[in-house]
Amino acid sequence: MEDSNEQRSQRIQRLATLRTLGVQPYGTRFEVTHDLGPLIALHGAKSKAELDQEIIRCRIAGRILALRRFGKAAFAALQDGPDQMQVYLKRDVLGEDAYRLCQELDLGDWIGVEGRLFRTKTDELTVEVNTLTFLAKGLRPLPEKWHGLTDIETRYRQRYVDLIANPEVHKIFHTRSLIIATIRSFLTEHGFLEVETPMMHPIPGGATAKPFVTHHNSLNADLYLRVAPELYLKRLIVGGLRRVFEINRSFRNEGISTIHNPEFTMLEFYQAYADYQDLMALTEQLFVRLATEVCGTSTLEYQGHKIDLAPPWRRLSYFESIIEMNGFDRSILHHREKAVTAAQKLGLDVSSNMSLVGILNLIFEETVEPRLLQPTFITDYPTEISPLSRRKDSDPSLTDRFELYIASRELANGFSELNDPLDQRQRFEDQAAQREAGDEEAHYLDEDFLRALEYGMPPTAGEGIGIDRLVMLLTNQASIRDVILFPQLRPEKPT
RNA sequence: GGGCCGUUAGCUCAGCUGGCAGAGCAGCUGACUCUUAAUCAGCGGGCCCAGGGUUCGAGUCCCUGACGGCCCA
Repeated sequence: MEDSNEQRSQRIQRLATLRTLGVQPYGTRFEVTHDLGPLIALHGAKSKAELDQEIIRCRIAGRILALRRFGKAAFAALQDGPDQMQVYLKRDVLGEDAYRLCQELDLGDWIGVEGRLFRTKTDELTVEVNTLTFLAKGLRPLPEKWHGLTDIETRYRQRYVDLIANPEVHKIFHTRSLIIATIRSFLTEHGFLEVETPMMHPIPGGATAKPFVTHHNSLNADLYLRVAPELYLKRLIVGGLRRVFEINRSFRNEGISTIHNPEFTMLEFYQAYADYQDLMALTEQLFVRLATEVCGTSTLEYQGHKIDLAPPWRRLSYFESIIEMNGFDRSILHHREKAVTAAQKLGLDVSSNMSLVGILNLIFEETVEPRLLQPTFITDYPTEISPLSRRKDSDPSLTDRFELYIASRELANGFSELNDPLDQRQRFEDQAAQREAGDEEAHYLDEDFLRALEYGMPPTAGEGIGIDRLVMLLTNQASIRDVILFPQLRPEKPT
Protein backbone atom coordinates (compact mmCIF):
# COMPACT_ATOMS: atom_id res chain seq x y z
CA MET A 1 0.00 0.00 0.00
CA GLU A 2 1.69 3.15 -1.13
CA ASP A 3 -0.60 6.11 -1.00
CA SER A 4 1.20 9.04 -2.41
CA ASN A 5 0.52 12.60 -1.52
CA GLU A 6 2.26 15.88 -1.74
CA GLN A 7 3.54 16.02 1.81
CA ARG A 8 5.00 12.55 1.63
CA SER A 9 6.90 13.37 -1.57
CA GLN A 10 8.26 16.53 0.01
CA ARG A 11 9.56 14.53 2.94
CA ILE A 12 11.19 11.97 0.69
CA GLN A 13 12.85 14.87 -1.08
CA ARG A 14 14.20 16.02 2.27
CA LEU A 15 15.68 12.60 2.90
CA ALA A 16 17.73 13.07 -0.24
CA THR A 17 18.74 16.58 0.77
CA LEU A 18 19.90 15.40 4.17
CA ARG A 19 21.97 12.64 2.61
CA THR A 20 23.52 15.14 0.22
CA LEU A 21 24.50 17.20 3.23
CA GLY A 22 26.17 14.14 4.71
CA VAL A 23 23.49 13.40 7.31
CA GLN A 24 22.14 9.90 7.99
CA PRO A 25 18.39 10.53 8.51
CA TYR A 26 17.90 7.14 10.17
CA GLY A 27 20.32 7.07 13.05
CA THR A 28 21.52 4.42 15.39
CA ARG A 29 22.23 4.28 19.12
CA PHE A 30 21.75 7.61 20.86
CA GLU A 31 22.84 7.88 24.44
CA VAL A 32 20.26 9.79 26.47
CA THR A 33 21.15 11.10 29.87
CA HIS A 34 17.51 11.45 30.87
CA ASP A 35 14.09 10.33 29.83
CA LEU A 36 11.87 13.38 29.86
CA GLY A 37 9.76 12.37 32.85
CA PRO A 38 12.72 11.98 35.22
CA LEU A 39 14.40 15.08 33.79
CA ILE A 40 11.35 17.17 34.56
CA ALA A 41 10.98 15.55 37.97
CA LEU A 42 14.60 16.37 38.74
CA HIS A 43 14.82 19.95 37.54
CA GLY A 44 11.27 21.05 36.80
CA ALA A 45 10.98 23.07 39.99
CA LYS A 46 14.13 25.11 39.49
CA SER A 47 13.90 28.80 38.77
CA LYS A 48 15.37 30.64 35.84
CA ALA A 49 18.15 32.02 38.00
CA GLU A 50 19.00 28.64 39.49
CA LEU A 51 19.21 27.04 36.06
CA ASP A 52 21.39 29.87 34.74
CA GLN A 53 23.77 29.39 37.63
CA GLU A 54 23.84 25.61 37.79
CA ILE A 55 24.33 24.85 34.04
CA ILE A 56 22.59 21.50 33.64
CA ARG A 57 23.57 19.69 30.46
CA CYS A 58 21.54 16.81 29.10
CA ARG A 59 20.99 14.59 26.09
CA ILE A 60 17.36 13.84 25.34
CA ALA A 61 15.45 12.28 22.46
CA GLY A 62 11.92 12.29 21.19
CA ARG A 63 9.49 12.91 18.39
CA ILE A 64 8.84 16.44 17.14
CA LEU A 65 5.19 17.23 17.83
CA ALA A 66 5.29 20.96 17.26
CA LEU A 67 7.68 23.23 15.44
CA ARG A 68 7.69 27.01 15.51
CA ARG A 69 10.30 28.50 13.25
CA PHE A 70 11.66 32.01 13.13
CA GLY A 71 14.31 33.24 10.78
CA LYS A 72 17.33 32.25 12.79
CA ALA A 73 15.85 30.26 15.65
CA ALA A 74 13.13 27.70 16.27
CA PHE A 75 11.23 26.03 19.07
CA ALA A 76 10.20 22.39 18.93
CA ALA A 77 8.12 20.26 21.29
CA LEU A 78 9.67 16.82 21.79
CA GLN A 79 7.49 13.93 22.89
CA ASP A 80 9.00 11.01 24.75
CA GLY A 81 6.45 8.49 25.97
CA PRO A 82 3.83 10.42 27.92
CA ASP A 83 6.07 13.44 28.48
CA GLN A 84 6.97 16.52 26.47
CA MET A 85 9.83 18.99 26.58
CA GLN A 86 10.51 22.09 24.56
CA VAL A 87 13.83 22.52 22.80
CA TYR A 88 15.27 25.77 21.45
CA LEU A 89 17.26 25.64 18.25
CA LYS A 90 19.23 28.83 17.80
CA ARG A 91 21.55 29.53 14.92
CA ASP A 92 24.12 31.33 17.04
CA VAL A 93 24.36 28.34 19.36
CA LEU A 94 24.11 25.52 16.84
CA GLY A 95 26.31 27.05 14.19
CA GLU A 96 25.50 27.85 10.60
CA ASP A 97 25.80 24.33 9.15
CA ALA A 98 23.81 22.55 11.86
CA TYR A 99 21.14 25.23 11.77
CA ARG A 100 20.83 24.65 8.03
CA LEU A 101 19.70 21.10 8.86
CA CYS A 102 16.78 22.44 10.88
CA GLN A 103 15.22 23.44 7.57
CA GLU A 104 14.80 19.73 6.86
CA LEU A 105 12.97 18.96 10.11
CA ASP A 106 9.33 17.91 9.94
CA LEU A 107 6.64 17.21 12.47
CA GLY A 108 6.90 13.55 13.38
CA ASP A 109 10.67 13.24 13.04
CA TRP A 110 12.64 11.60 15.83
CA ILE A 111 15.65 13.60 16.91
CA GLY A 112 18.19 13.55 19.71
CA VAL A 113 19.64 16.73 21.15
CA GLU A 114 22.40 17.72 23.48
CA GLY A 115 22.19 21.00 25.32
CA ARG A 116 21.59 23.03 28.42
CA LEU A 117 18.44 23.48 30.50
CA PHE A 118 17.04 26.97 30.85
CA ARG A 119 13.79 28.79 31.25
CA THR A 120 12.33 30.99 28.54
CA LYS A 121 10.85 34.44 29.00
CA THR A 122 7.52 32.75 29.49
CA ASP A 123 9.10 30.50 32.11
CA GLU A 124 8.92 27.24 30.17
CA LEU A 125 11.59 24.67 30.94
CA THR A 126 13.53 24.28 27.69
CA VAL A 127 16.70 22.72 26.35
CA GLU A 128 18.94 25.06 24.40
CA VAL A 129 20.41 22.78 21.79
CA ASN A 130 24.13 22.58 21.02
CA THR A 131 24.03 19.51 18.81
CA LEU A 132 21.21 18.00 16.84
CA THR A 133 21.07 14.35 15.72
CA PHE A 134 18.56 12.90 13.27
CA LEU A 135 17.23 9.59 14.58
CA ALA A 136 14.37 8.80 12.21
CA LYS A 137 12.66 10.87 9.58
CA GLY A 138 8.90 10.63 9.40
CA LEU A 139 7.45 10.39 5.91
CA ARG A 140 3.82 10.86 6.81
CA PRO A 141 2.18 13.97 8.22
CA LEU A 142 0.81 13.74 11.74
CA PRO A 143 -2.80 14.37 12.65
CA GLU A 144 -3.77 17.90 13.48
CA LYS A 145 -2.37 19.30 16.71
CA TRP A 146 -5.59 20.74 18.04
CA HIS A 147 -8.29 18.13 17.38
CA GLY A 148 -5.83 15.24 17.15
CA LEU A 149 -6.98 11.96 15.68
CA THR A 150 -10.63 11.27 16.42
CA ASP A 151 -11.67 8.93 13.62
CA ILE A 152 -12.43 5.77 15.59
CA GLU A 153 -11.65 3.37 12.82
CA THR A 154 -8.23 4.91 12.18
CA ARG A 155 -7.51 5.00 15.90
CA TYR A 156 -7.98 1.21 16.09
CA ARG A 157 -6.45 0.24 12.77
CA GLN A 158 -3.45 2.51 13.19
CA ARG A 159 -3.05 2.44 16.93
CA TYR A 160 0.48 3.78 16.50
CA VAL A 161 -0.98 7.05 15.24
CA ASP A 162 -3.53 7.07 18.04
CA LEU A 163 -0.73 6.74 20.57
CA ILE A 164 1.16 9.63 18.97
CA ALA A 165 -1.81 11.94 18.75
CA ASN A 166 -3.67 11.00 21.92
CA PRO A 167 -1.19 10.67 24.76
CA GLU A 168 -4.00 9.94 27.23
CA VAL A 169 -4.34 6.56 25.52
CA HIS A 170 -0.92 5.64 26.91
CA LYS A 171 -2.38 5.91 30.36
CA ILE A 172 -5.04 3.27 29.78
CA PHE A 173 -2.46 0.74 28.70
CA HIS A 174 -0.12 1.60 31.54
CA THR A 175 -3.03 0.98 33.86
CA ARG A 176 -3.80 -2.27 32.12
CA SER A 177 -0.24 -3.40 32.71
CA LEU A 178 -0.42 -2.33 36.36
CA ILE A 179 -3.65 -4.28 36.84
CA ILE A 180 -2.13 -7.46 35.47
CA ALA A 181 1.06 -7.00 37.48
CA THR A 182 -1.01 -6.48 40.63
CA ILE A 183 -3.04 -9.62 39.98
CA ARG A 184 0.19 -11.58 39.57
CA SER A 185 1.60 -10.37 42.88
CA PHE A 186 -1.70 -10.90 44.66
CA LEU A 187 -2.02 -14.49 43.49
CA THR A 188 1.66 -15.26 43.98
CA GLU A 189 1.44 -13.92 47.53
CA HIS A 190 -1.49 -16.28 48.06
CA GLY A 191 0.59 -19.28 47.02
CA PHE A 192 -0.63 -19.64 43.44
CA LEU A 193 1.72 -20.91 40.75
CA GLU A 194 1.58 -19.26 37.35
CA VAL A 195 1.35 -21.77 34.51
CA GLU A 196 0.82 -21.84 30.77
CA THR A 197 -1.43 -24.42 29.18
CA PRO A 198 -2.16 -25.08 25.51
CA MET A 199 -3.97 -22.55 23.39
CA MET A 200 -4.48 -25.12 20.65
CA HIS A 201 -6.86 -27.81 21.81
CA PRO A 202 -7.72 -31.06 20.08
CA ILE A 203 -11.04 -30.85 21.93
CA PRO A 204 -12.23 -27.39 22.92
CA GLY A 205 -13.61 -27.26 26.43
CA GLY A 206 -14.17 -25.31 29.60
CA ALA A 207 -16.82 -22.93 28.39
CA THR A 208 -20.11 -22.73 26.59
CA ALA A 209 -18.85 -21.13 23.40
CA LYS A 210 -18.17 -21.57 19.70
CA PRO A 211 -14.48 -22.22 18.93
CA PHE A 212 -12.20 -21.21 16.08
CA VAL A 213 -10.84 -24.15 14.10
CA THR A 214 -7.38 -24.39 12.61
CA HIS A 215 -5.33 -27.15 11.08
CA HIS A 216 -1.92 -28.56 11.89
CA ASN A 217 -0.36 -29.70 8.64
CA SER A 218 2.25 -32.20 9.71
CA LEU A 219 -0.01 -33.74 12.34
CA ASN A 220 -2.78 -33.59 9.78
CA ALA A 221 -5.15 -32.75 12.59
CA ASP A 222 -7.74 -30.07 13.22
CA LEU A 223 -7.10 -28.04 16.33
CA TYR A 224 -9.27 -25.52 18.12
CA LEU A 225 -8.16 -22.23 19.61
CA ARG A 226 -9.08 -22.57 23.23
CA VAL A 227 -12.31 -21.10 24.54
CA ALA A 228 -11.01 -21.47 28.12
CA PRO A 229 -8.00 -23.00 29.88
CA GLU A 230 -10.21 -24.61 32.53
CA LEU A 231 -9.89 -28.29 31.74
CA TYR A 232 -6.09 -28.13 31.51
CA LEU A 233 -5.75 -26.20 34.74
CA LYS A 234 -7.88 -28.81 36.52
CA ARG A 235 -5.65 -31.56 35.12
CA LEU A 236 -2.82 -29.76 36.95
CA ILE A 237 -4.83 -29.86 40.18
CA VAL A 238 -5.25 -33.61 39.64
CA GLY A 239 -1.47 -33.74 39.31
CA GLY A 240 -1.12 -32.11 42.70
CA LEU A 241 -0.16 -28.51 41.87
CA ARG A 242 -2.80 -27.36 44.40
CA ARG A 243 -2.95 -23.64 43.44
CA VAL A 244 -2.46 -22.54 39.87
CA PHE A 245 -3.36 -19.56 37.72
CA GLU A 246 -3.02 -18.51 34.13
CA ILE A 247 -3.45 -15.09 32.53
CA ASN A 248 -3.74 -15.41 28.80
CA ARG A 249 -5.85 -15.22 25.71
CA SER A 250 -8.95 -17.27 24.96
CA PHE A 251 -10.82 -17.18 21.68
CA ARG A 252 -14.53 -17.34 20.99
CA ASN A 253 -15.99 -17.41 17.52
CA GLU A 254 -18.90 -15.14 18.28
CA GLY A 255 -20.16 -11.65 17.67
CA ILE A 256 -18.17 -8.49 18.33
CA SER A 257 -19.57 -5.78 20.57
CA THR A 258 -18.53 -3.16 23.10
CA ILE A 259 -17.97 -6.01 25.58
CA HIS A 260 -16.86 -8.81 23.24
CA ASN A 261 -13.61 -9.19 21.30
CA PRO A 262 -12.99 -12.54 19.58
CA GLU A 263 -9.71 -12.89 21.45
CA PHE A 264 -9.78 -11.72 25.02
CA THR A 265 -7.64 -12.04 28.10
CA MET A 266 -8.82 -14.15 30.95
CA LEU A 267 -7.46 -14.91 34.37
CA GLU A 268 -8.30 -18.36 35.66
CA PHE A 269 -7.20 -19.64 39.04
CA TYR A 270 -7.81 -22.87 40.92
CA GLN A 271 -7.40 -23.55 44.61
CA ALA A 272 -7.50 -27.06 46.05
CA TYR A 273 -9.41 -27.71 49.28
CA ALA A 274 -11.39 -24.48 48.84
CA ASP A 275 -14.99 -23.90 47.81
CA TYR A 276 -16.84 -21.18 45.95
CA GLN A 277 -17.48 -19.24 49.16
CA ASP A 278 -13.73 -18.94 49.70
CA LEU A 279 -13.34 -17.59 46.18
CA MET A 280 -16.00 -14.94 46.65
CA ALA A 281 -14.08 -13.64 49.67
CA LEU A 282 -10.80 -13.80 47.76
CA THR A 283 -12.35 -11.94 44.83
CA GLU A 284 -13.51 -9.12 47.09
CA GLN A 285 -9.99 -8.81 48.44
CA LEU A 286 -8.45 -8.83 44.98
CA PHE A 287 -10.77 -6.16 43.59
CA VAL A 288 -10.26 -3.84 46.54
CA ARG A 289 -6.51 -4.26 46.18
CA LEU A 290 -6.71 -3.49 42.45
CA ALA A 291 -8.93 -0.46 42.86
CA THR A 292 -6.71 0.92 45.61
CA GLU A 293 -3.58 0.33 43.57
CA VAL A 294 -5.01 1.74 40.35
CA CYS A 295 -7.53 4.39 41.43
CA GLY A 296 -6.42 5.04 44.99
CA THR A 297 -9.92 4.29 46.28
CA SER A 298 -12.45 1.49 46.36
CA THR A 299 -15.22 3.82 45.21
CA LEU A 300 -15.20 3.98 41.44
CA GLU A 301 -16.82 6.23 38.92
CA TYR A 302 -17.93 4.18 35.93
CA GLN A 303 -19.75 5.82 33.02
CA GLY A 304 -21.60 8.17 35.31
CA HIS A 305 -22.33 5.60 38.02
CA LYS A 306 -20.80 5.38 41.46
CA ILE A 307 -19.59 1.86 42.13
CA ASP A 308 -18.67 0.94 45.67
CA LEU A 309 -16.32 -2.02 45.94
CA ALA A 310 -16.16 -2.08 49.73
CA PRO A 311 -16.88 -5.64 50.87
CA PRO A 312 -18.88 -7.59 51.66
CA TRP A 313 -20.71 -7.58 48.34
CA ARG A 314 -24.28 -8.65 48.05
CA ARG A 315 -24.88 -12.37 47.54
CA LEU A 316 -28.15 -13.35 45.94
CA SER A 317 -29.18 -16.70 44.59
CA TYR A 318 -29.95 -16.97 40.91
CA PHE A 319 -33.58 -17.98 41.38
CA GLU A 320 -34.13 -15.52 44.23
CA SER A 321 -32.86 -12.72 41.99
CA ILE A 322 -35.44 -13.56 39.33
CA ILE A 323 -38.26 -13.60 41.86
CA GLU A 324 -37.10 -10.48 43.64
CA MET A 325 -36.47 -8.23 40.63
CA ASN A 326 -39.79 -9.14 39.02
CA GLY A 327 -42.05 -9.73 42.01
CA PHE A 328 -42.97 -13.14 40.59
CA ASP A 329 -44.73 -15.86 42.54
CA ARG A 330 -42.27 -18.66 43.41
CA SER A 331 -44.33 -21.17 41.51
CA ILE A 332 -42.88 -19.77 38.31
CA LEU A 333 -39.67 -21.63 39.13
CA HIS A 334 -41.41 -24.98 38.76
CA HIS A 335 -44.06 -24.48 36.12
CA ARG A 336 -42.96 -24.03 32.58
CA GLU A 337 -46.28 -22.57 31.44
CA LYS A 338 -46.08 -19.82 34.05
CA ALA A 339 -42.52 -19.04 32.99
CA VAL A 340 -43.57 -18.87 29.34
CA THR A 341 -46.41 -16.49 30.17
CA ALA A 342 -44.10 -14.28 32.24
CA ALA A 343 -41.46 -14.23 29.51
CA GLN A 344 -44.00 -13.33 26.87
CA LYS A 345 -45.34 -10.55 29.07
CA LEU A 346 -41.78 -9.18 29.07
CA GLY A 347 -41.81 -9.30 25.29
CA LEU A 348 -39.24 -12.10 25.11
CA ASP A 349 -39.10 -14.58 22.29
CA VAL A 350 -39.69 -18.06 23.70
CA SER A 351 -39.25 -20.97 21.35
CA SER A 352 -41.34 -24.06 21.86
CA ASN A 353 -38.44 -26.42 22.61
CA MET A 354 -36.97 -24.22 25.35
CA SER A 355 -36.58 -25.80 28.76
CA LEU A 356 -37.87 -24.18 31.94
CA VAL A 357 -34.32 -23.25 32.94
CA GLY A 358 -33.71 -21.84 29.46
CA ILE A 359 -36.73 -19.57 29.78
CA LEU A 360 -35.80 -18.49 33.30
CA ASN A 361 -32.30 -17.70 32.08
CA LEU A 362 -33.78 -15.49 29.39
CA ILE A 363 -35.77 -13.64 32.05
CA PHE A 364 -32.63 -13.37 34.18
CA GLU A 365 -30.63 -11.77 31.40
CA GLU A 366 -33.43 -9.39 30.54
CA THR A 367 -34.53 -8.29 33.99
CA VAL A 368 -31.83 -9.05 36.53
CA GLU A 369 -28.52 -8.32 34.83
CA PRO A 370 -29.31 -4.70 33.96
CA ARG A 371 -30.05 -3.97 37.61
CA LEU A 372 -26.81 -5.36 38.99
CA LEU A 373 -24.94 -2.09 39.10
CA GLN A 374 -23.20 -2.54 42.44
CA PRO A 375 -20.97 -5.61 42.85
CA THR A 376 -23.21 -8.64 43.32
CA PHE A 377 -22.53 -12.33 43.47
CA ILE A 378 -25.34 -14.26 41.87
CA THR A 379 -25.10 -17.77 43.32
CA ASP A 380 -26.50 -21.28 43.02
CA TYR A 381 -26.88 -21.58 39.28
CA PRO A 382 -28.94 -24.49 37.93
CA THR A 383 -26.93 -27.64 37.24
CA GLU A 384 -28.34 -27.73 33.71
CA ILE A 385 -26.38 -24.62 32.69
CA SER A 386 -23.32 -25.41 34.86
CA PRO A 387 -21.84 -28.61 33.42
CA LEU A 388 -18.50 -28.32 35.23
CA SER A 389 -19.75 -27.23 38.65
CA ARG A 390 -20.26 -29.27 41.79
CA ARG A 391 -23.87 -29.96 42.79
CA LYS A 392 -25.16 -28.43 45.99
CA ASP A 393 -25.37 -31.03 48.75
CA SER A 394 -28.74 -29.54 49.75
CA ASP A 395 -30.19 -29.52 46.22
CA PRO A 396 -28.55 -31.44 43.37
CA SER A 397 -30.45 -29.44 40.76
CA LEU A 398 -28.33 -26.43 41.76
CA THR A 399 -24.58 -25.92 41.92
CA ASP A 400 -22.03 -24.30 44.21
CA ARG A 401 -21.40 -21.57 41.72
CA PHE A 402 -21.42 -17.78 41.43
CA GLU A 403 -21.10 -15.13 38.81
CA LEU A 404 -19.92 -11.66 39.74
CA TYR A 405 -21.76 -8.72 38.23
CA ILE A 406 -20.57 -5.13 38.36
CA ALA A 407 -22.05 -2.31 36.30
CA SER A 408 -24.59 -4.77 34.84
CA ARG A 409 -21.82 -6.81 33.35
CA GLU A 410 -20.50 -10.27 34.10
CA LEU A 411 -16.92 -9.95 35.32
CA ALA A 412 -16.23 -13.30 36.91
CA ASN A 413 -17.53 -16.83 37.05
CA GLY A 414 -16.48 -19.21 39.78
CA PHE A 415 -17.50 -22.46 41.35
CA SER A 416 -16.65 -25.44 43.40
CA GLU A 417 -15.34 -27.80 40.76
CA LEU A 418 -17.12 -31.00 39.93
CA ASN A 419 -14.66 -33.71 40.94
CA ASP A 420 -16.94 -36.73 40.65
CA PRO A 421 -15.77 -38.31 37.36
CA LEU A 422 -18.95 -40.32 36.83
CA ASP A 423 -21.20 -37.30 37.35
CA GLN A 424 -18.93 -35.32 35.03
CA ARG A 425 -19.29 -38.01 32.36
CA GLN A 426 -23.06 -37.80 32.66
CA ARG A 427 -22.96 -34.01 32.34
CA PHE A 428 -20.80 -34.23 29.23
CA GLU A 429 -23.21 -36.73 27.76
CA ASP A 430 -26.09 -34.34 28.40
CA GLN A 431 -24.11 -31.64 26.64
CA ALA A 432 -23.35 -33.96 23.74
CA ALA A 433 -27.09 -34.54 23.38
CA GLN A 434 -27.66 -30.78 23.21
CA ARG A 435 -24.93 -30.54 20.58
CA GLU A 436 -26.70 -33.27 18.60
CA ALA A 437 -29.85 -31.21 18.91
CA GLY A 438 -28.06 -28.33 17.20
CA ASP A 439 -26.53 -26.29 20.03
CA GLU A 440 -23.15 -25.27 18.64
CA GLU A 441 -22.07 -23.86 21.97
CA ALA A 442 -22.62 -27.06 23.98
CA HIS A 443 -19.57 -28.66 25.57
CA TYR A 444 -17.60 -31.44 23.90
CA LEU A 445 -16.96 -34.68 25.75
CA ASP A 446 -13.29 -34.82 26.70
CA GLU A 447 -12.24 -38.40 27.49
CA ASP A 448 -8.78 -37.47 28.68
CA PHE A 449 -10.22 -34.95 31.11
CA LEU A 450 -12.52 -37.64 32.49
CA ARG A 451 -9.57 -40.00 32.74
CA ALA A 452 -7.73 -37.32 34.73
CA LEU A 453 -10.66 -36.90 37.11
CA GLU A 454 -10.70 -40.65 37.62
CA TYR A 455 -7.22 -40.35 39.12
CA GLY A 456 -8.86 -38.14 41.71
CA MET A 457 -9.08 -34.35 41.89
CA PRO A 458 -9.17 -32.94 45.41
CA PRO A 459 -12.08 -30.64 46.22
CA THR A 460 -11.20 -27.46 44.36
CA ALA A 461 -12.67 -24.09 43.63
CA GLY A 462 -11.91 -22.30 40.40
CA GLU A 463 -12.69 -18.92 38.93
CA GLY A 464 -12.31 -17.00 35.71
CA ILE A 465 -12.11 -13.20 35.50
CA GLY A 466 -12.38 -11.29 32.25
CA ILE A 467 -9.36 -9.01 32.31
CA ASP A 468 -10.52 -6.72 29.51
CA ARG A 469 -13.80 -5.97 31.25
CA LEU A 470 -11.97 -5.47 34.51
CA VAL A 471 -9.68 -2.94 32.83
CA MET A 472 -12.75 -1.21 31.36
CA LEU A 473 -14.20 -0.88 34.85
CA LEU A 474 -11.01 0.45 36.42
CA THR A 475 -10.22 2.88 33.59
CA ASN A 476 -13.82 3.98 33.02
CA GLN A 477 -13.91 2.94 29.37
CA ALA A 478 -17.22 2.18 27.65
CA SER A 479 -15.85 -0.09 24.92
CA ILE A 480 -13.62 -3.14 25.16
CA ARG A 481 -11.82 -1.83 22.06
CA ASP A 482 -10.45 1.00 24.12
CA VAL A 483 -8.63 -1.35 26.46
CA ILE A 484 -7.27 -3.68 23.75
CA LEU A 485 -4.38 -2.25 21.73
CA PHE A 486 -5.37 -3.89 18.47
CA PRO A 487 -9.05 -4.81 18.61
CA GLN A 488 -10.39 -7.11 15.93
CA LEU A 489 -11.79 -5.32 12.87
CA ARG A 490 -12.76 -6.47 9.42
CA PRO A 491 -9.73 -6.58 7.13
CA GLU A 492 -9.01 -3.22 5.58
CA LYS A 493 -10.15 -3.04 1.97
CA PRO A 494 -7.28 -3.33 -0.52
CA THR A 495 -6.22 -0.02 -2.01
C1' G B 1 -28.48 -11.20 11.48
C1' G B 2 -31.89 -6.39 12.08
C1' G B 3 -32.47 -0.87 12.88
C1' C B 4 -30.32 4.00 12.97
C1' C B 5 -26.04 7.12 11.94
C1' G B 6 -21.42 8.11 9.47
C1' U B 7 -17.50 7.94 5.22
C1' U B 8 -15.56 15.11 1.38
C1' A B 9 -7.67 17.56 1.21
C1' G B 10 -2.47 14.50 5.50
C1' C B 11 -5.91 15.71 10.10
C1' U B 12 -10.63 18.08 12.09
C1' C B 13 -14.92 19.43 9.68
C1' A B 14 -18.61 22.74 6.47
C1' G B 15 -21.09 22.07 1.86
C1' C B 16 -28.90 24.74 2.05
C1' U B 17 -34.76 23.02 -2.31
C1' G B 18 -29.44 19.25 -7.33
C1' G B 19 -26.01 24.38 -10.45
C1' C B 20 -17.85 26.17 -10.68
C1' A B 21 -15.33 21.55 -4.28
C1' G B 22 -14.77 25.01 0.82
C1' A B 23 -12.54 26.43 5.91
C1' G B 24 -9.09 25.76 10.00
C1' C B 25 -4.75 23.15 11.12
C1' A B 26 -0.71 20.72 8.47
C1' G B 27 2.25 21.73 3.74
C1' C B 28 5.15 25.09 0.22
C1' U B 29 7.56 30.35 -0.71
C1' G B 30 8.99 34.84 1.77
C1' A B 31 9.65 37.99 6.56
C1' C B 32 10.84 37.36 11.69
C1' U B 33 16.87 35.11 17.13
C1' C B 34 12.17 33.73 23.66
C1' U B 35 7.70 31.01 20.70
C1' U B 36 4.00 27.74 22.71
C1' A B 37 -3.20 26.72 18.77
C1' A B 38 3.31 32.01 17.31
C1' U B 39 2.38 36.14 13.85
C1' C B 40 2.26 38.58 8.86
C1' A B 41 2.10 38.20 3.19
C1' G B 42 1.50 34.88 -0.82
C1' C B 43 0.78 29.74 -3.05
C1' G B 44 -0.36 24.67 -3.91
C1' G B 45 -3.25 20.37 -2.48
C1' G B 46 -9.54 16.29 -4.00
C1' C B 47 -10.92 8.70 -7.05
C1' C B 48 -16.37 13.74 -2.44
C1' C B 49 -15.91 5.16 0.19
C1' A B 50 -17.16 1.88 -4.44
C1' G B 51 -20.55 0.53 -8.38
C1' G B 52 -25.10 1.38 -10.77
C1' G B 53 -29.50 4.63 -11.65
C1' U B 54 -32.54 9.40 -12.17
C1' U B 55 -31.28 14.20 -14.42
C1' C B 56 -29.33 19.05 -19.22
C1' G B 57 -26.40 18.66 -14.69
C1' A B 58 -25.20 14.51 -8.66
C1' G B 59 -20.68 15.50 -3.01
C1' U B 60 -26.12 16.42 -2.66
C1' C B 61 -31.70 12.38 -4.88
C1' C B 62 -32.63 6.67 -5.60
C1' C B 63 -30.64 1.43 -5.51
C1' U B 64 -26.75 -2.13 -4.33
C1' G B 65 -22.35 -3.03 -1.82
C1' A B 66 -17.82 -2.03 1.48
C1' C B 67 -15.93 -0.22 6.06
C1' G B 68 -16.87 1.99 10.88
C1' G B 69 -19.98 3.51 15.22
C1' C B 70 -24.23 2.96 18.46
C1' C B 71 -28.55 0.12 19.72
C1' C B 72 -31.10 -4.61 19.37
C1' A B 73 -30.96 -10.23 18.68
